[in-house]
Amino acid sequence: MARAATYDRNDALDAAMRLFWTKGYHATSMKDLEQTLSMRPGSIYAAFHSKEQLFRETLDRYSARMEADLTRLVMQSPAPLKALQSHLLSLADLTPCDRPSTACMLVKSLLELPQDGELRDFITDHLDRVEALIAAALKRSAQLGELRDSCDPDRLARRIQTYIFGLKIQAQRQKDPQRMQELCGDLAEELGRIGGGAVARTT
Amino acid sequence: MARAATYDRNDALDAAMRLFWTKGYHATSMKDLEQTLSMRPGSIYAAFHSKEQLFRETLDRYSARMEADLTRLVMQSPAPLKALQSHLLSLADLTPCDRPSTACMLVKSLLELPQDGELRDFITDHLDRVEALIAAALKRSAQLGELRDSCDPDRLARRIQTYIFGLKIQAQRQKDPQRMQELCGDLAEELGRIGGGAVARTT
DNA sequence: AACCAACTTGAGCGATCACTCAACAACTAA
DNA sequence: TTAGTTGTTGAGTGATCGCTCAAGTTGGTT
Repeated sequence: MARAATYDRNDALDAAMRLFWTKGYHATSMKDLEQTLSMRPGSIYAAFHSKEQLFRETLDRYSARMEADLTRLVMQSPAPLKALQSHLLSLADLTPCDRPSTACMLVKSLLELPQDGELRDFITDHLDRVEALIAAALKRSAQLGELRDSCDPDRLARRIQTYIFGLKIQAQRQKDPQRMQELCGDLAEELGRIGGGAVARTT
Repeated sequence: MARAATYDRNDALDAAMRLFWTKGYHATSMKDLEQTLSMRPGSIYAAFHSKEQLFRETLDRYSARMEADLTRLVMQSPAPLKALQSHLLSLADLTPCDRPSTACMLVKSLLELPQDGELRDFITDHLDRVEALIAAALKRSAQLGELRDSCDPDRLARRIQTYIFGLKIQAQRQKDPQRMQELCGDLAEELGRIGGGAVARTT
């Protein structure tokens, strides 16, 4: 067995994820990681092989949590469409306090990385899975009779994801919380109008 | 008068803009710029002072053109709302061929740069101006009787900008052009439903 | 106690980063 | 022609980049 590792892999990955999430891949240096993880370069490379490999693991971690959160929110709800609506509404309350960035780490990375790289496919695959997850929730919503019959779940899922992308970017620049709430309310209401019957206005 | 500069400032700024737009600020090195601008480091620094200063000038250039395009599209149209709808539709045809990136350079930069930096404010100011431009177009639309009276132009402008943000990100990852057209069509149609009377489906 | 395997350490690798500056080149005005 | 001014050049600055590896530390096994 010999000597045991002094660091906790979960903690280290969490810290690295937060760092990459906030600063982005290029702007995060090994020096930054050494400080944040409280690990020396040798240990980092023994544990994670390379900066890029570590980055991939944090991306995996991020989207795994994202998918888990979304699943919990939406796949266990008796009204998936309503759950998605309230998710859109909740985007108004994103604060830089409880999370490293109001932006989606996958989108940030997508925009930062070169268009032809292999890492890019890695990210788009994750985004595809999130889209598929939303689509699955909408199909369940259709089975439950919540969703209008004429509604194509896959198509609506892409649309919802587009709303989320846009809202999370607006959250990066909007200083006025009320306007942000209006905006999220507008899109949540819109979602109700598209997918369901008459849904009460939330703002 | 002495010696005249051998480079064209406009050409140089254009080339630098394309480079920053595609690769992002951090991933663009002075070596890259030297090659693309066909200038030696000394000339670049004599002309633009620093990498960051050059970046700012390219950001100015980008948003000036963006605002000019938007103005031409929307402020000269007899039906600004319809013009905005067709603008949303046109986002389906964004190809990486004619432009460096399908993403908005301002949004890319917004996500890449640190949240507390001064460059950040520089970018959000530009985005504010674009939002104001859309709002102005909608106010004109209201005057022309095109826009539903109950519609708040400022609020709708934010919503349209959110759609554009989302769509341009989707354009980064969507490979299927038909799905992208569906998506843009959905949002364009929605814009008509919100702002105007009954507007024919475009897809 | 002796040994070994696993892990940590940090000095330091070559490469690249943004950037400088003294020497040189080109043009105008005197 | 000459002096003066401005632009160009590219070798080279110190700093930092991602990363390596020999030496040292730790703890279980024999």
